[in-house]
Amino acid sequence: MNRKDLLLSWYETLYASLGPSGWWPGESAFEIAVGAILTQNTNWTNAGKAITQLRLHNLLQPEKMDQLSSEELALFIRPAGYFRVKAARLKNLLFFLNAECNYDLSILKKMDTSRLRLKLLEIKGIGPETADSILLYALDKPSFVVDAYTKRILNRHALVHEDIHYHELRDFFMDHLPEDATLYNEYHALLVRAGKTWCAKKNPHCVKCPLQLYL
DNA sequence: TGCCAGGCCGGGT
DNA sequence: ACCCGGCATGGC
Repeated sequence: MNRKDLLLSWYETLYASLGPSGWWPGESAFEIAVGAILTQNTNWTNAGKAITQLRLHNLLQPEKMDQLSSEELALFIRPAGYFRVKAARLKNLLFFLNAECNYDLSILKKMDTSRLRLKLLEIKGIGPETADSILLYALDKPSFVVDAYTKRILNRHALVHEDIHYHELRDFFMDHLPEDATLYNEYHALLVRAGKTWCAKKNPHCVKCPLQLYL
């Protein structure tokens, strides 16, 4: 089987096994971008607690949040961990949003995807995964998100080398899948859920994994 | 109890 | 270019 067909059949298999993920539904683009930073190297339960605190204090609007100092903001997001660095990263994002679109994220949706991606990567604290998460989940743009689970699953199935770089793995998906934000959205979510279910670090054999080996 | 979670940055080699 | 320590909370 070629890579195109394999990636599509994997998608079908994961979807049949796990069902729809429904990631980040019914939320504002800004809230999703904030979540993308808060969940860096952090489980979503903790990031979600920080989001709840922000919502309780009406801070999930960029104009409001930007009125706080980094130190003040940090107090609201403690459950997310790394709260001081993440507060600084949120302020960096807000500085960008103010300068780029006057806090109006709908303007970002009209921008060219690859050009916007480069601008996001210039923000200190936003690396490739966070940038792609914002593009895909907040702005509905077809930018595939790669993460630790993605790499681990493909490596354990002998599809890629263990030390493959982020952009190589991203290209691997984007070169072999149709350019479709809805597909990328669900595919990444399924890979993360599959990783939690069958491909934990301490579970090297993936015994019950429904994906087939590609040798 | 120690290990891990949907990373990223900065400094050293 | 690669490697490593730092950043921090909460759940199991």
